[in-house]
Amino acid sequence: MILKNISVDCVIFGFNNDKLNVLLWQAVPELLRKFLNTDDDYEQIRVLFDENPALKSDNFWGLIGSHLCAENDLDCFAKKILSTATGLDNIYLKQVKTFGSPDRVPHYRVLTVAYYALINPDYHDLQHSSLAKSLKWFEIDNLPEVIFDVKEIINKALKKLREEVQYYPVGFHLLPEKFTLSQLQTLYEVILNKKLDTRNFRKKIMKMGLLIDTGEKQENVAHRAARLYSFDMNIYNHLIEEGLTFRI
Amino acid sequence: MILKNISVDCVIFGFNNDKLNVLLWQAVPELLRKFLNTDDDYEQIRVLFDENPALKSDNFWGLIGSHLCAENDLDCFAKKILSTATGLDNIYLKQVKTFGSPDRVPHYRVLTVAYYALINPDYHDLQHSSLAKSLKWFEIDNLPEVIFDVKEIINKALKKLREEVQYYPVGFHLLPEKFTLSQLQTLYEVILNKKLDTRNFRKKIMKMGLLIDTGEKQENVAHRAARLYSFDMNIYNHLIEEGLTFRI
DNA sequence: CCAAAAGTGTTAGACCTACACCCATGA
DNA sequence: TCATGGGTGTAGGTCTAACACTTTTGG
Repeated sequence: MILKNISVDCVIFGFNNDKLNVLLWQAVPELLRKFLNTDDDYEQIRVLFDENPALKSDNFWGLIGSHLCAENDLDCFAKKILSTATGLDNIYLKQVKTFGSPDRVPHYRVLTVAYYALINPDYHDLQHSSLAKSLKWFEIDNLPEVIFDVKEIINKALKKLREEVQYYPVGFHLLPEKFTLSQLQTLYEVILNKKLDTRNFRKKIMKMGLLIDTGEKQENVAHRAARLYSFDMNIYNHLIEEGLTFRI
Repeated sequence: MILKNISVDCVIFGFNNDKLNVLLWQAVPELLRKFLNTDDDYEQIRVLFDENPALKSDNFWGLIGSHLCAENDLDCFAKKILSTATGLDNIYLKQVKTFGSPDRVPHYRVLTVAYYALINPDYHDLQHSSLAKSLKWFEIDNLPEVIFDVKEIINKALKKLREEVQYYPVGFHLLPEKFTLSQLQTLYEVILNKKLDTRNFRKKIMKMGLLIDTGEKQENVAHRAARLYSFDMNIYNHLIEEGLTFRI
């Protein structure tokens, strides 16, 4: 059984072409079926779609999400949505907020529990996703027409990301396994929407002690090749435990 | 109509006798009625209580809250709970998180949207509350037996309070209108659960420019009388707008 | 005059910001 | 050899942490 009054939506951020992107889709019941457990669930979803014509528009995009199945844990259901959408497990995922204005969705009352997730779209090819055909990346400051209060939800998630990224080294989730310091700096600049001083940025990052020099370098670049670093998950987990020690 | 799958609970913090306290109650349907809109709502609540014997125990305490009425905005409903419980409007109130394990409440599935609030119990006499007889303050590290996952919710709210208090001058909401710097320091020490250096604390606080010297002093104290300060709401609102400028 | 809390400054070290040039690479 | 981005150090100012004594008040 699905809970008609509760949906779970994921704001999936990606870092692509030096831009911060959000993954959206145009939901149809057949695809939502992949999040659900039973044929009954699917039947309920179809009824909801019939009740709410806004969901059927071709011109509006929405967050990837679904009504919650009664037997699923909230966090696990968000993970399930995410792994179904991206084909990836173990993605950084965090609850943002629950949205609950009475008129945010027409025709029936629904609260949306919003999560945000960070992935690297270059590294993780979404063609493997079973939803691939309905998914699309959009630049954060060039969003399409969206349904309901999706823009508000994205803005809130972005605000939360901006806060988190300053105190927790969260941004690493958006990069490939091996990356250059310039990529990392650009990522921070894009998320925070401001220029950072290269020398100071490097000092701060190196002081954290989170980076492992892989010994490798970029290849085939028309300039001095940059070192490639990877990211020490053990030290990261320690830092997360201890909390706010770090500030960009 | 009430939404059977959604409840809204408030973790109400108070600062009393130099301790951080939480306001709990033992809910009964007749009192919950005050949060609700219609007799039908009340009837539904009574059914839920009958279905769930845990709610009727005399030995367990719970957070002040209720199932959400379908026609009410989520934030407004939390405010309504709070003002009914305390008799006070314009209280600092913030969403913490939504709790959604499937087994957190026996017999039926319910997600709880938790809020936290800060009030000053010396200053605001809860005897005026229409729930007064069922309410009780408990010290944060001396909680009674609580129902369901209330302890987890309180801990999460406390963690959030600890984070917020370091970057936003939120703690002021817990003090009377006029207070001494020692009271403020004790409040921070209690919330953060660590000693602070008096001279450094005073420097930081004064640098914020949030305090107005009322010109008054304590009276009838067996030691040098301390100055009484009040708290400049205008500057506070500016600081909140601009965000993270301040760190204890 | 005693007990109890209020109130106050300085110093050393850490950290932050601002800033400009040489290096390595492929085309 | 040129264009491009990679990579580095320092100085001045600000912020932080650690620390001890005098003042005021009521009993």
